[in-house]
Amino acid sequence: MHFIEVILPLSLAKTFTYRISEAEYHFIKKGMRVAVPFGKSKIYTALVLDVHQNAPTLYEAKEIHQILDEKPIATEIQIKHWLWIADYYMCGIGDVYRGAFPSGLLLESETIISHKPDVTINDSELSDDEFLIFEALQHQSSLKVQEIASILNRKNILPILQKLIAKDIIFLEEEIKETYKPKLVRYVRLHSKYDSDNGLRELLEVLKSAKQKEIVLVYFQLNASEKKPITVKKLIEVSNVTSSVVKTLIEKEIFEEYFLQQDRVSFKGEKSENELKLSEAQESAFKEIKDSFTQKEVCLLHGVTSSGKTEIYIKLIEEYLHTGKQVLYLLPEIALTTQLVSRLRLHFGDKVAVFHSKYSNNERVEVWKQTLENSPKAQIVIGARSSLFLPFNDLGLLIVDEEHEQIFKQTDPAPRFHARDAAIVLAGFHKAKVLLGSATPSIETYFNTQNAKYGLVTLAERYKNVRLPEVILVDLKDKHFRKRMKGHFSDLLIEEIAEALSLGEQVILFQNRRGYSPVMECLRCGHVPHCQQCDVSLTYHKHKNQLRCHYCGYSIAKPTNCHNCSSIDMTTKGFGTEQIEQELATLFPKAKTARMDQDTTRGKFGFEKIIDNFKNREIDILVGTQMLAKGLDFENVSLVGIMNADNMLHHPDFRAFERSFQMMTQVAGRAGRSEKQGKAVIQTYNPNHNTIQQVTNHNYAGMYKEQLYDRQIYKYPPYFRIIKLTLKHRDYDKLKEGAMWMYKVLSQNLNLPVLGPEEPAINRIRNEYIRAILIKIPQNMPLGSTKKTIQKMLNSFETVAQYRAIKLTVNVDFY
DNA sequence: AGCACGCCGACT
DNA sequence: GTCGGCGTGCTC
Repeated sequence: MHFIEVILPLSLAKTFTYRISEAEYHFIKKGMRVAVPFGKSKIYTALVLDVHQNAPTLYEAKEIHQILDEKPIATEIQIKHWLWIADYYMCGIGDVYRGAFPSGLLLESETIISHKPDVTINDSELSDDEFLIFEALQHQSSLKVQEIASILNRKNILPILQKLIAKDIIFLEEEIKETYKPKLVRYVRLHSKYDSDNGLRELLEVLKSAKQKEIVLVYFQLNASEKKPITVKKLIEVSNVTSSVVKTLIEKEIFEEYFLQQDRVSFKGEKSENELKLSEAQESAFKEIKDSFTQKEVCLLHGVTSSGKTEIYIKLIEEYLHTGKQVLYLLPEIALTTQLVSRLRLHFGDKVAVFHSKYSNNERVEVWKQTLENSPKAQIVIGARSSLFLPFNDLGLLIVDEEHEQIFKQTDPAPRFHARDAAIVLAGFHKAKVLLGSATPSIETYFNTQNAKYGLVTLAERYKNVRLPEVILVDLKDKHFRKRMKGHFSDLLIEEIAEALSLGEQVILFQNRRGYSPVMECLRCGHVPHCQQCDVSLTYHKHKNQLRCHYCGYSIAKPTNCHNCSSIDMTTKGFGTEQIEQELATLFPKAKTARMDQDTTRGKFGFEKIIDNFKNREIDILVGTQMLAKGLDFENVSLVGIMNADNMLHHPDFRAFERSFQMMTQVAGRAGRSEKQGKAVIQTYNPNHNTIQQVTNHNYAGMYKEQLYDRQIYKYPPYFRIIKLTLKHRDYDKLKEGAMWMYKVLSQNLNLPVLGPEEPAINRIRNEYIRAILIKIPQNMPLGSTKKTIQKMLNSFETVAQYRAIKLTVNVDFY
């Protein structure tokens, strides 16, 4: 008896055993995909973890449906890495598998409904719904479950199908669809019977039609000049005839058509031969990094904004390419890839592959296969965090750019992994090196350089000796008191903007909130419109004249009078990007302004469009949210305005100060790229706040020291690891009880600080109430056994019938 | 995650 | 009485 151990792309922690034949036993390898039946009817794509001969004792193993690969499609290191992720981040291996594989490689079966041939029925035997299905099948030989559901306009159609099966009218089949389709390009060649020296002459005698003669002549010309296969497309283009002529010739057996597979993602363009020249500072940083790599696996490059970190990355990649190893370049966000990809392709040509979730399924499958085959086309992979799951087989270097970005941590769905940390583990498996880069490193990473775990290389000066921006603080309290405000702009900010505009320079304004205003309020009764499903006030979007919930997307038209007291005296409180943009229109009517936030960057190229327009100086003032803080390079920006620094500082989160520092420093860093020193105006009610002072003085070390002290006192990372449990349920009291039960069990069994169960600031989203429990684990305590205990407690929570319905998620290293 | 089974409320 | 809701358990 022969068996395989597989994982399924479902949120299940277990592996499953299937039976295979002896021949299959010799063929199947770890890392291949097999289609297996699971449950009553479904067929899933499983991944083979092991091939063995140990029959399960408690159940009869099912047979597999079919083998999907000729050779492994996932590597052993990759699977090892997945197992580490599942273990460390406390999720099922199925979650990792599902998150890692491009859906184009995960086939799933679909139920197909067909009618039995030659069935005669009389209508009275059928219910209305049954008859509708029967009738639909008269027109179409087969239907999908989805289609029937929409014909009947109801969800639960299976009982009806069952009745029809019982009446012997229909039958069901499971169809597995291969979703990946290679892109085929149509080529033509001369039919073999004319494949001689006299071919052309013979042909021209046979052919009567002028168009046909023409196309044959073009074919011979192309064949002679290009010496490579000729595509139908090219032939049509050059000969200027329609495809029907080609078709006729193929039918006449003069041409033969054939297809070749082509890569969808291919780079066409010139590679620049210019050798990269590093500045002196860059050159020495580069040497220091290489030096550090001889001692340590991980190195942090701490380079101030626009110190030219990318050039150093490129130089480093160059070195690794010579060794033939693969390089992975992780970026926090896809929006950033376009700029970088074109820069890298200038140096490395078609050796650069890109991978992220906005790529189509087929494109992702192709990059997957290229990486697996160690193809030169994927020697350098640039991608967002999901590219960490690609089947690398010989990684030499991993670069994590903008290492401090919180988006590297996936929050939903599982696996809730941190790409930077998972990258370091992956590098360990490959014996590869990791370079982390940031102008504002995360406290944890910097801590690791201070305790000598990671190397540290500092680039303190900006590229081409541009000076860091001058930060000017504006005390909003004082400005309001002295009536120096116009809307949300202080007189000083207005002056600075005016000056920049008059010099033809560009301005960036930062307000970390979208919409017009986050709160609407009735002046008579104080009523504030709230979301029906969430515990938040609705944000007013003036442009669409509606109130919208930023958590669930619920929206209503802007009310003309208060829903509570019918008063028409409604006002807004607080402000967002939309309001800033509107105020700009009155303050600077001649300036061209644009807004960059989630609302304006929807659509595939929304982001790029705005960035391009700004780069081309078609926009004078760009208003935006935190999107602006991501390492974007603008040549002509001399002024950055931070409209209100305070709402960031007052976030109820242990990272609020660290993040505020990072965000303000990064946004300010967009200013002053040319010879001139840029300016950053920060408007705040707390100009003396330590964090604001640290931003003003470009004092990263001060921020680090202060935050580190706080982290130690209040038991936070890097001194303590945090595991956050989130519990959700529609019933407030049930949730409260369940959370309390969980809290008690945990604190009794763990002998660790357990916090909670607290109600988060927003305690209801999409009609579900939320509670959170934090577990703090000292850095020096063994993590494995603690997690095991926690897992046990989670399991016992599941066995309590009254709490089982409460949804519980675990977030390890919660950010 | 699906999907079936089983128990309970709402309408013909 | 039946239909359909959702809570519960299981999948190799």
